[in-house]
Amino acid sequence: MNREIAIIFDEIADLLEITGGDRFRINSYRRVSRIIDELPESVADLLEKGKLQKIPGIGKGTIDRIQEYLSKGKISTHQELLTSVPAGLLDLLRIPSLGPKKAHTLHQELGVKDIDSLQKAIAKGKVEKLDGFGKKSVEKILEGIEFLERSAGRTPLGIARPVAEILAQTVAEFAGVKKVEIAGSVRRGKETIGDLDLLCVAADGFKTIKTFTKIRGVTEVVAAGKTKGSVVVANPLGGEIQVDLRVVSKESLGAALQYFTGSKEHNVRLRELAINKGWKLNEYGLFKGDEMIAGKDEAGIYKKLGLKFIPPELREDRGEIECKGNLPDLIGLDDIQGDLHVHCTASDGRNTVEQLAAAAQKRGYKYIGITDHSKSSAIANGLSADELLESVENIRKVNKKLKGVAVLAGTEVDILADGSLDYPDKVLAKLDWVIASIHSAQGQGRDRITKRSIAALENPYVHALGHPSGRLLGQRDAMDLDWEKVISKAAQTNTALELNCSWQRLDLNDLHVRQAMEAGCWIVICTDAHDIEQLGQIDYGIQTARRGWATKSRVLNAMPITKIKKWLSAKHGG
DNA sequence: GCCGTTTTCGGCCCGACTGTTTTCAGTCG
Repeated sequence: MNREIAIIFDEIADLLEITGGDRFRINSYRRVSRIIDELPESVADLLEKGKLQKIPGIGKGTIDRIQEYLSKGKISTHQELLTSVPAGLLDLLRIPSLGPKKAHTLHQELGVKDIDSLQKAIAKGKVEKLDGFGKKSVEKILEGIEFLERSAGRTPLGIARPVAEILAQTVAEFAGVKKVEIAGSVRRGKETIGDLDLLCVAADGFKTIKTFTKIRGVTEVVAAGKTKGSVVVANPLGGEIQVDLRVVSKESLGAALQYFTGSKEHNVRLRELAINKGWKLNEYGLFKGDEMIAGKDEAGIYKKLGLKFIPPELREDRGEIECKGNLPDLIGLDDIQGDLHVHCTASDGRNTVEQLAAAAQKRGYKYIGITDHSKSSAIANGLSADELLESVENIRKVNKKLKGVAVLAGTEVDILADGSLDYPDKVLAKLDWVIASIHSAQGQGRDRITKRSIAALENPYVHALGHPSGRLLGQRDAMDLDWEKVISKAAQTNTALELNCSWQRLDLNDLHVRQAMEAGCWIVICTDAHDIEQLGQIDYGIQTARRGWATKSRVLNAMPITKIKKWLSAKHGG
């Protein structure tokens, strides 16, 4: 429901832009849309509890509109706007180079009502004759439509970050380039990425940008000036991705990095703080009149504005500024002591227990949990109870031979469609570590899905709920869970919620991690690795955890082995 | 539309690049 309302508010903003509405009113609708989209609970519940009214950015007008939606299923402001602007015109805004003003002109002058009719008008040569349009802009629009068709939308972090790293390396090798930084949503560790933002220090901006537009893989040059260039490159997943490069001076690197890391919303808040002090913040620095008072490094800017350094993962305008430096002590990669969700050759993994243990040790881990699939996951070569016990025996044998790293014998047991587990309790009781996950009947309604998850949490032998939402980014939606119930049950039963680090999953997501933290839940950050390479995906999960304000003290696998063992046996009263 | 130790009105972030403008509007981030 929240998503539907968020979309309507965003559409109202789009429609107001097209009809030339007040830009501050438009911003206000956009802000409300984002706030609603990120709420952990349904707006209806929050409204009833009187919590919605207290959120900054939500005013009386918004409350009225939400109440209207809840009672009538629609919002009159939205409906009225749609009588003057056809809904198809909103699609035009997705075309790069085409914004609300041009969309409005196309609609007014030529009766364009969607992308299809726009293409027809262009073919007839009508568009380039319009005031404010010309040959070039029509060309750009056509390229934009093509780009829209070719690009695969947002790119998962697991694809975007490696691409950004390769490009950063390429730019670093340009003549005259001193330093390169990856900024934007990759630096913030967002689960999907719109475009890549790179930034470099170089003496000759024009030359650097020129070289940038000629690197391998560029399919289109969007813009190329003396400090800024934008190109489109092929995306290894199919589709394409836009890459922006900005050239800055050494003195402004901190300000530029801060600015280009975003998020936009976070930056707006920072600039407001600067204005309140009578200063100005831009990508070149923090200025008191003409005097630059910070900007060489990021920390200096935050300090001058009266804040502690805010880690990039928190820069989303989700309360990180209001809390005035009272930020959580975020979990970091170095805090992780072991990976507790790993598959070996016994089910569908590609490495043996020995190989996995050695790889874990090489990463500096003190333990690793082998968690193969249970028999219902036939496609993943799930183990029967007997096969599991055989595998456990092998793990115990390997464990005895190892020094400095412990291997826990575990399972990733299926939560079946009726809520029961795929192994009986007496089998689970023989294991060190039990993750329970849903792999089937994910389309069940909210009530049944929630009950299944809760039944697993209530089982005394289950230590963690695996990839709780079941989503696969860009492929499969999250299951329809009542998160409030699941999270409070996890807290109550002292069962951990997994943050699965596979970049296709990142499940829990950042918002659910935050909700889990607020409820006092444990989380466990694991890769679900099927080979030793994938152990490296832990980094994506760490960033997601940080985005969810996760602290070391609530992350199970940040504990040393002795404490973990105590925690595990306490779970079922042992 | 939202907000307020500049509080119920009058503000609301900042700059680069492009094309069609002959001084700037539109788009984008």
